[in-house]
This record gives sequence, C-alpha cells and structure tokens, in this order.
Amino acid sequence: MWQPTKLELERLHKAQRLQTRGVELYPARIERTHRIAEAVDKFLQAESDAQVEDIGVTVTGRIRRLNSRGKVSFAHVEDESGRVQLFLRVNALGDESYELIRRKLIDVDDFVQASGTMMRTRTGEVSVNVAELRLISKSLTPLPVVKEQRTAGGTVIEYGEFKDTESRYRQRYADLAVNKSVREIFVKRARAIKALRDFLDGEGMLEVETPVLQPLYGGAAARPFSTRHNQLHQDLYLRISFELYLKRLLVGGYDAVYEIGRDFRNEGVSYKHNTEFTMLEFYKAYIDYKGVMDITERMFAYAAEQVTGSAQIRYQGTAIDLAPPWKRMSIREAAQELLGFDYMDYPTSETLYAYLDSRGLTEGLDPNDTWGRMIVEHILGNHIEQHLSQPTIIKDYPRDMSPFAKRIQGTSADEKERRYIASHTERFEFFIAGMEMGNAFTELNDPRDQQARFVDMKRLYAEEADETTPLDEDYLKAMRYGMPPNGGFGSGVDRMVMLLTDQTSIRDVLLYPHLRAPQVTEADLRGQFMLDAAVRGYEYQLDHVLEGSKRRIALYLPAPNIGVDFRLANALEGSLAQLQNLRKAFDGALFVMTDEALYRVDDDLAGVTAADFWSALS
RNA sequence: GGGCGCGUGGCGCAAUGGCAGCGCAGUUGACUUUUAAUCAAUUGGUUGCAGGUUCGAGUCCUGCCGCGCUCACCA
Repeated sequence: MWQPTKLELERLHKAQRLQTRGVELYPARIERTHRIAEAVDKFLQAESDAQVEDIGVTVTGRIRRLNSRGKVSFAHVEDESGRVQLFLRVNALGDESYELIRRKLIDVDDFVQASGTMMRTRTGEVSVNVAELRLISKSLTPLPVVKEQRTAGGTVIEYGEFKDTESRYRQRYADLAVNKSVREIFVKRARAIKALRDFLDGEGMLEVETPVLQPLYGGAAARPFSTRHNQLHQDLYLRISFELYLKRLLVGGYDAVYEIGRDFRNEGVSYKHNTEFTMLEFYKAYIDYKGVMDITERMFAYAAEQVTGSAQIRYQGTAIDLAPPWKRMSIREAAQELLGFDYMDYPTSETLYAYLDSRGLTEGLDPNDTWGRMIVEHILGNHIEQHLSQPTIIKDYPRDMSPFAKRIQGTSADEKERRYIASHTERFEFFIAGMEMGNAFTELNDPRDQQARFVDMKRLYAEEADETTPLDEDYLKAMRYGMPPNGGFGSGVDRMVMLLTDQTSIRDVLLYPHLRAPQVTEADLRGQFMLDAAVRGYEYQLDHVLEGSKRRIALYLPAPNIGVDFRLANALEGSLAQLQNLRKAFDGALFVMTDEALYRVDDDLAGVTAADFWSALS
C-alpha cells in the first residue's frame, strides 16, 4: 500500500483544499480545439500573413514549468506535439481562478486545459493569453525536475536530469514523461516497424501470425522457455523462432510470407540481447540467398530513409551508408582478408585449433568445438565481426552450423575446392556497426537432406541437448508434400532500431526491458495486508504505534474499537499466555507486521516467550 | 555464472575514518512580461539490507539485494 512521501502528502493536502473549493480533480469531459503544435503553427502562419484577428484556442497538457511573478504567472504546458507558454494574469483569469495559481494549488506536473488567444509576450515568446484555466488531472507524485537552458547556439542544456538507469527502466512512465529524447526513440521505433511492414507488403509478401506457444521449438539454436497447458496436460515452449511454421506456409501455396513478432530465448542478457525480443522473418519462394541479399539491402536502406530521412546515418559518431550495394564476401574470404589464412588448409577441428593456437588466436576457444563452430563462433564472432562497421554480408557458412540451408552450388576439378563446396551452405549473415543484424539462407527444401541434418545436429550437440533443434516430424511431413525453392531471412528488429536511433543498449529501445523483480517492499506488504483484511471482512489498522516502542504494527481486527492498546501493551510486556489470549480475542487471526514481514500469531509460537517473540521480530 | 564499478533527502551530486552537506524541487512571504526568473526565510536523511572492526563508519572488512559495464554464454 502506498505510503505517501512528504512531497506527496503536500500534494494530497492540496488536493483536499481544491476539493473544498469545489474543484473537480479528475473530470471526465475535456475540451481541446488544437494540439499545441497546431495552435503555435496557426499563430505563426497568421503572423506571417499579417492577419490581425485573434486566434482563439483551447489546449491541454501537462504543466512542465510554472513561474509565478505575483499577479502574473507563466507556465509551460506540454502535450505530445510540443510545448507552449501560458500567460496567466489575474485581470484575465479573475481572482478566484488565479487564486489556484497564487496559492500554488496547481503544481508542475498537473494536467490543465487552457483557453485563450494566441499572443507574444514582451520577450517574444509565443504564448496563450489565458482567459480560462481548468485543472483536468491532479498529479500526486512529483516527477523529477528537469530544467532546460537554451544556449545562443540552440543546444539545450538540461539541469537535474532523471538519469538513474534502474529507476528509468523500472518506472518507464516517469522516464518518458520527463525525458523527451526517450519518447522520440519509441516514435522512431514505431516508424521503423511500420517501414518494414510497408516495404514487405510492397514486395508482395503476406503478413501472417504463427503460434507463440509451440509443442516443439526449433528454427534456431537456443535454450527455450517451457510452460504447461493444464487442461491439455501438455508441455509447451515459447518460440525461439518462427522459421518452421512460416516455411510450412510455402508448402501451403503462399509465394511469400513474413511475420514480425516476439521470440523468447532463455539465455543471458547483454547490451544486444534481451530475453524476449522482436524478430522479423520472411520466406519467399523462387529466390535464393542472393535474392534475399538484394531485398535485405533495399529494406534496410528504406527503413533508414523512413526513420532518419536518409540511408546515410550516423551511429556513435561513425558515418554508415546503408544504400545498396553492400560489401559481400564469404566467411572464407573474410578470414583470408582479415586474418591472412585459408581455413580450408585446416580441414578438421584439431588441425584448425592447432593452427589458431600457433597464431595465438585461441583465447576463449574450446578445443572440443566442432570445426564449423570454430569458424563461425570464434573466427567470425571474435576476430572479424567487430571490424565490420559498414554494412557487410558474410556468406557461405560451414554446413554443421546451418541445418536449414542448402549446400553451396558448383563443381570444381580441385580437390580442396570440392571439399569446400561439399562442406558449406548458402547462408549469410550481415553486420552493421560491428553487430550481427540478421541471418538468411537459400532454404533447404529436400526432406531427405533435412532429416539427415536433424540427425547430424543431434549427434554434434548431444551433450547440450536443450540447445539442439529437435527433430520435427511434422515439419518433415510438410516438406515431403513439396516445398518450393525459397530464400529466407531473419533479423532482430531491436538491433535495427538501435542502429537507427543511435543507441548502444537494447534496453534503451525496449519500453520495458527485462529486469529482475525487485524485493518485496513494505508498501507491497501493506497492500497485501489491506487486501487480505478486505477479503476476510475485517477492519484493519496499519501503523499502530505502541507507546515507548519504535515498532509499527498492523492488525486485523474483527471489529473496530476493542481496546487494542490495552491488550497489546499487556502482550508486549507479559507472557505468552497473554499473547495467546490476545490472539483468541482476535478470533485466531492476529497478524503482526513489522518493517520486514507479516507474521501470523498462531500455535507455532507455543513455547516462545512473548519477549523472545517480539525481539525476534525486531 | 566470473571480474570491475555503483547504491547518500523527490531528482542531480558532495563529504582524509571525526558535527551528513550543496544545487534543483518543496514550504512561507514579496513581486503584473518571466523563461535555469529573482529576493528573504525555511522543512526534509536509520547513507540499499544484515553483521563486523574501531573511542568513532557514508567511508574499512564480510555476507546479501539491486543496477551498470565487461567476460563467459548466445545462429
């Protein structure tokens, strides 16, 4: 239960005084003729047209600044569109209404409705000359105070900002209310996702929705969350990807489908990982991974244009050009270019590890990893990825890392090249700003090969069983009906939003990033207590302060006014028998709450002296 | 999970082991064109929690909780 702070008590008191004056604190009917930005624009337009007639407006919003100067006051109100100053004069408002300002009954953070005509103050600021001011929602908890100063150069310096990351994430509403730049991030996020939809719709793809709860997880290598359907007596998994469900739809006759939705992975969090994240996947028939590359390049350029106005963006001070074409190279070529060797010269995990060791490149590498994992996870992930600042497509991945991709095509007279072709797949990932942004393949559509891959995966990763892709018999059944050749694509949308909003942490592009649940607070306990009492039909009493004691106690009472002080005083100083009597008096339902916990006084206390009982609580 | 760092009024921050302080906000008063308004006065703290060392702990030690960074993990 809420325990008001000193500042909140002051506002509660103001709320009472307002109600005494007959002011409605939370009215239901609101008037507004203009959004704030519209009102200002209209005034500026009239000014430039040299019109003389008054522009009457009614605007609404939250007060963000209030500066009383005696019989005249200035306020800034803000709605989503912007801010405008209110010019408040006792002459215009009348004594009674102005009194609310003068007595400070209206605070910063309150929502108001203001009617008047547009004007400029003596210093030139566009304002509403307010004739009528109405409180439309009282704020009881003050928001953190942020003051702004505009320098001559136009930059805004903020004083006393609200920047404690934990508070900002846990109370995102306050963060948003105070920090305009945070609000802007999520506007851009919405624009980015709309841009993706518009683009994919424009490509003739059908947006679909597939199950979040799946009887088998698959399509990626990740630890899933599991849950249980009670009525069906069935274990279910939260999806780690959409892949297998989307590709079944190509069997069903759609040429191209996509889905934007949430995936869940039961793994660590980092600046670029959240346990739940937004994924985009699409699958398009009759194209291969080169076709997917073309779409990828155009799609990112389009999204950047829609969000930032240009395909040339800046990320953390670096200029990044998302316009096609992007650099494309195979993982083998990347290793040759950046590390100066051909991994095909080391065709087993043992020889590859030995070579890397001779170069001093094995830090963090498990010698028991598979050959493909060494190349993708270690060589690419630890030694190449961070250098890929400009958009780069890295293609042709080792087969054992890509269970849903077709082998690369071609033939060669050379033995080493034949081995290369046999052991690699048409898969690519693309990297921007040193971050993996997505993953795509020429999709495997041979059910016989697919079944072999499931078995391979199981064999390779037997010891980490929960990270392998389980064999999905229904998926194979679908594929046996015939799946058109197709190219598929998956990308973490949150990372794209990070890129387009210049953010370095995924948490800053998620409205509610995952945080550990905070400890139960006293306020939570009090709330529980109050609810329990209501359910039992008891009166309750919180913060019962006992004479000469620092303890605060909460009680369930079967009825009010039954001599609590007297009985408790006895119990505190007396024997267990008296305590039990007390309990009896309360119909066997005496609960005592201290700052730490809620205790039930019951038979478990037998044998404990009252003094020990109370000292155990303190 | 490992390492490093942080946790002090509502917010932003100080404080060699020695009286817990400052700014903003708040409260009271003054002011009819302010804009980080100003002026005068003023309230508010069990320094995340629990122990320990010490004459004395915000500060040192141990454990716990939370957050951040980083490593590990991570298609």
